[in-house]
Amino acid sequence: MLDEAIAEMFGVLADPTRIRILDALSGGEQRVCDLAATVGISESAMSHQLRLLRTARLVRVRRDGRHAFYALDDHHVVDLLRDARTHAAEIGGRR
Amino acid sequence: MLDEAIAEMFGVLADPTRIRILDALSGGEQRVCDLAATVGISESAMSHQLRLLRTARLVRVRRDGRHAFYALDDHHVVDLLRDARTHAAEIGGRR
DNA sequence: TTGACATATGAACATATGCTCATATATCAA
DNA sequence: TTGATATATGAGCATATGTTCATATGTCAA
Repeated sequence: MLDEAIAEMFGVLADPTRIRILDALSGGEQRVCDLAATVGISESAMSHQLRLLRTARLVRVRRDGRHAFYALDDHHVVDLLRDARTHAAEIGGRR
Repeated sequence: MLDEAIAEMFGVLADPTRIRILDALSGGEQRVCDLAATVGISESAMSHQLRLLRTARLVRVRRDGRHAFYALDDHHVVDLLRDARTHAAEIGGRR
């Protein structure tokens, strides 16, 4: 049962666009339109992606007027990304 | 560029069957047929899954006669799974 | 050598995923 | 209120994914 939840969370992380979004947010919170520009996708696509990340509790929102500021949800996200990067780098090095 | 590799690795982890396989292997190496029985999928499906895990360097093989013993590749895999489990458990708890 | 067993792989099919486009909702400025 | 801006969401489409079935390869025992 928990395996299903874990796989689902990895599924949310299994997209280069979303990894770029999380990378961008590792520097601090950002608005949707700025994120879209940084990552290089449409604001619509960004909104869809952020919903997935929000549902998975990988990011959280803070609303202010007509803006929505997104940030990484907690330290686990940072840890996961760091470990993944380390592993990916080692694989790359070994190949 | 590395984002692509990271997303790809997460993609390999983004399946409950493969999470169960890795769980099973956390207790030590196992043969393909035993893994198939433990996880509850056909040996053919298991072979396909193991190839993905092998390509992603999440598991490694040791061949002995007509058997193939699979094991977790290194400690990063263990770390990733532990962090993911922790996060998933917290999400579950918060919901 | 034959037959059985263990594993690997290709093809095909059903479902899931990520994008675009259109549209909805909400806030602010004039 | 009106128009502009910021964000969210539903539908539809093209591609990716995980399984099964059939078959191939390789090892061992008789």
